[in-house]
Amino acid sequence: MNIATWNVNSVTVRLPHVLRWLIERTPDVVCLQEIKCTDERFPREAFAEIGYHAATHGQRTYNGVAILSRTEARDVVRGFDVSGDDEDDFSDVQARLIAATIEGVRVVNVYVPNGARVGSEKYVYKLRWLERFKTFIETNYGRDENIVVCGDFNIAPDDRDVHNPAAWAGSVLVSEPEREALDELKEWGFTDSFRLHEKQAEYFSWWDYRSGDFRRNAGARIDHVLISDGLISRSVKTWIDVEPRRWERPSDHTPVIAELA
Amino acid sequence: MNIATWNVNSVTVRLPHVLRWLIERTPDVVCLQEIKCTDERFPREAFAEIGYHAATHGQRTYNGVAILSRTEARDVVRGFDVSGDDEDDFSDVQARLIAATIEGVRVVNVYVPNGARVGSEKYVYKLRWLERFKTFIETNYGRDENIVVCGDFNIAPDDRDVHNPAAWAGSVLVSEPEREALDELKEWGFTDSFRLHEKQAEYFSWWDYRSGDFRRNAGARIDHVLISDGLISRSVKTWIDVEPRRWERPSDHTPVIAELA
DNA sequence: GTCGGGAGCG
DNA sequence: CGCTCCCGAC
Repeated sequence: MNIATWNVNSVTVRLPHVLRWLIERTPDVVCLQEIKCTDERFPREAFAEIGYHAATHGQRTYNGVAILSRTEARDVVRGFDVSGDDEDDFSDVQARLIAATIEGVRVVNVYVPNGARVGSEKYVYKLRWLERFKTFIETNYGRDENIVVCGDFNIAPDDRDVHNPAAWAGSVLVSEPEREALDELKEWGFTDSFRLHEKQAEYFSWWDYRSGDFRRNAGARIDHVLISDGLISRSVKTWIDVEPRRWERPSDHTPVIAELA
Repeated sequence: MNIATWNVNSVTVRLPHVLRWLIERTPDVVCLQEIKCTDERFPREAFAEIGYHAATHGQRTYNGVAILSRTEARDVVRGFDVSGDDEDDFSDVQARLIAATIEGVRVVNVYVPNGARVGSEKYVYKLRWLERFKTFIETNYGRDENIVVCGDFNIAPDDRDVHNPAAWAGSVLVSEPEREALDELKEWGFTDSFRLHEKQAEYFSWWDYRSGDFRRNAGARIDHVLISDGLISRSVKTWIDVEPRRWERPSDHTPVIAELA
């Protein structure tokens, strides 16, 4: 079972890329982020034509997540359960989370807030969101379940995961509080499936559009597939498919694929 | 000598179309309207590579005219001579006129104001602009000169030149004051070179993007090549090349080509 | 319907 | 840099 994650930066604009890639790689599940469209405008027919179901949680202009799957997703959950929240506003104004069960695996697809600059209001929101997400996991799942949490985390786990750690030091994507939040999530019971198989530095899943960052390979590894303990033995490999980033008018992210036996 | 006119609705967006068309038709001169870019941003290198010089009079966002030519244009004039104007503001805030001499022919390229709705402020400006243009011709040229005035006039000369004259009656593009203004220009000493050779109705150079007007051939002939008396005997034919309007992401106008022996 | 531009986001 | 929306123009 192959599960992929891809921040497509508009599913409308990237539709030809996503279709082409699905046909070439035939993953079983693909988690999309930044679809940037409402559920009504999601191009589900195009995906249906090549054999993919779609469960979507979109909004206009910003964010939006979706799960594509060869077999239909069950028990789809969109966003946090707002009823339990008190002051904190994690309602569906920002569509950043969708979860569903596919072939016995609970797939949780997240688009973690970017955080803008360290110390900014958006940064604080990012940390609060990660905290709220940990609570979501704790309250909804058990450690014995087969869970895959994947998506755009906007966090580079350690210094191997950014092109120039010295230049990035302390800034958003690598700051200690963000990395700690990710670590806490892992401590609950998740493993970065990419790092199970690859210890080397300089593997990236995102390159800023600006100043030729892709050409210079000035990227970061911020898209992850985390797997629960029960899936570790099934993890064959997790790899980053750089190809789509080379295509015409690409997303700034490229897919990450986790292969589970 | 072939002289063409084409409202391209953004030379930036239409560049591939214009290049393709120049290579296919090899006109000697092309007058472009609505280039919608400043002179600095005009893609002159792309035209130079296929053997065309460019004289431009652009502005950002709106309007903008240019003359492409195989041999270099001489005595380029941009806009009306403002110094002579009193109250009337026909300064270069709206780039609608460029003139130059090519191979002994004075080529005057105009983008006449659209006029919005009859009676509107923009309609009044259109009529004033046409009046000012007649003065420009009178004061700058002699009837013995070889002059070609071409461009987007936003005027359909008579009822043969609109798809549904009854529906259009009295509205902008066909209203009597506009047609009269065009007639007065002709009376100074110009002939509609298209009508020298073709008397039939339903030849159009523009079709609104909306409501499938092109598919229904619901267009108008508002792009013209007017020639001075001395050129009448050299006029072989003037024809409308509908092809580019069929291409992907076309301009709403298509080129008109005047062939001069 | 198809543009360019500006704002907001990343 | 690129994507979305809103705006005005035509």
